[in-house]
Amino acid sequence: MAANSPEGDEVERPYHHGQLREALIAVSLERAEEGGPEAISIRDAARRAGVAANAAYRHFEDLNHLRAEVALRARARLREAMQAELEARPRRRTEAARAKEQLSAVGRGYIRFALQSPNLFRSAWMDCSMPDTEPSAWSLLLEALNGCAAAGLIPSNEREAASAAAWSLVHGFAELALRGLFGPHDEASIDRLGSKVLALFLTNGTAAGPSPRRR
Amino acid sequence: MAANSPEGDEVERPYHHGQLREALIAVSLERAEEGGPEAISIRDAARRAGVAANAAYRHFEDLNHLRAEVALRARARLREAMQAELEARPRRRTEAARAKEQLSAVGRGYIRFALQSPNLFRSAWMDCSMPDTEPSAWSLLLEALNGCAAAGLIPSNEREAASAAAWSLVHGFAELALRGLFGPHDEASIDRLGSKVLALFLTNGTAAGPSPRRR
DNA sequence: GCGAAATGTGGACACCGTCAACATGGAGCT
DNA sequence: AGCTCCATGTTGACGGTGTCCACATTTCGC
Repeated sequence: MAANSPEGDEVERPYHHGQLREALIAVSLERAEEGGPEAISIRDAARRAGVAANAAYRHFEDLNHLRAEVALRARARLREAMQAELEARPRRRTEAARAKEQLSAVGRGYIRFALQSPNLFRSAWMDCSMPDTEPSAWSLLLEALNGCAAAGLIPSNEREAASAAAWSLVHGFAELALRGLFGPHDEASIDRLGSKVLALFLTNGTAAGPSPRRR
Repeated sequence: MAANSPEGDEVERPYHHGQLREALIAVSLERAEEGGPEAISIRDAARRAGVAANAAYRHFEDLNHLRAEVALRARARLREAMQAELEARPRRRTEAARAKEQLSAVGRGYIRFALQSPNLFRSAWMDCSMPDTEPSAWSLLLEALNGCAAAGLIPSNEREAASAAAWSLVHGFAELALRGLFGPHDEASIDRLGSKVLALFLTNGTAAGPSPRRR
């Protein structure tokens, strides 16, 4: 079997396979991207990796462990999308405005990713109960919230609730929009609605409400 | 086959079955309640209904149609839970306070149902793209929002955004809490966090923020 | 160099969704 | 009545899946 090198140079197909685990994950991620989380399959992944189905079991205890790993990668992609939005955000002068802009950018990134890569987004949150090891998508949100807190936009006694709220708002909006529950909107108008929702949260939700005792 | 009744009294198993469709749905709903949406299976449902697997295909085009129907029932249960919370809510004096209390009760009901019946909740929102026929869970939320709008708690030009926000907040919170993403809380403290989040939305989010500035 | 541990293979089993062909009984027409 | 038609239920089969087992091969530690 050594001789056959289909593409240009031989790709170092070593002894056993060498990178099977990563290959299986990568291939499954692609599959999830095309067909959603339920398209992930051990047999299919092994097939595409050019290996017998059961070889996968040397690297994953079972299908759920593969799925969990795929979910991890999907969440990493989510994070990248948010990061990108973060870097493209307009710069503000005051600390408060900057903090708001940061939070808003993070939320935008989250929502846009969900709408533009629905399959990946759904894959990112499939059942899997595997905690992220690297900094996750949420850490960007938490950073932004820290910024808001530092700028005095969030009363310290409501930190936890505010953070849960921001988190919930963004995630819930993404899920519901994805399912088309906000009615038949085109992409642009959903994006606008998302921005409005974020703005509403930012101007009223965290900013100076009637008057929390804080300065 | 008519004569032979193996178990005690004959259970009126008529000619064909008579209620197969409903039986399949009911049985699948139970299954979903125990094992989540992915536990639903045509063969299993048919088996439990005491009928050959393919009989189901006379009533459902395919598995997804069964699932959609189950999702419908799950959402009906959700609605019942919300309704119950609504009826148990404390009565307030002013219209504004009443409206807030109504919205809050609806949100509480939603979140509590998700936490107490996670499998049913997940089943309620599985992929299925089947619109509700009867008044859905959301209609309770919309009613509550109408109440808030009537009480002047929501500026009319932000109606749509406010409603999307309420919706998103509640749904997102339920999903994330279910996944344990708010950290290792016991049930009671999650419930408390949920109430805080709702309160935060109600006091700052919809209530008199400073007049929104158009740019 | 040799044995052990890691890795990949082949076959088998029990499920699953779904299709096609056949059986059965009730509803409705004459 | 008798008859047909159609909705419903049954049997059997096919290809797909996850997963277990026993076996083959390769690499690594000594």
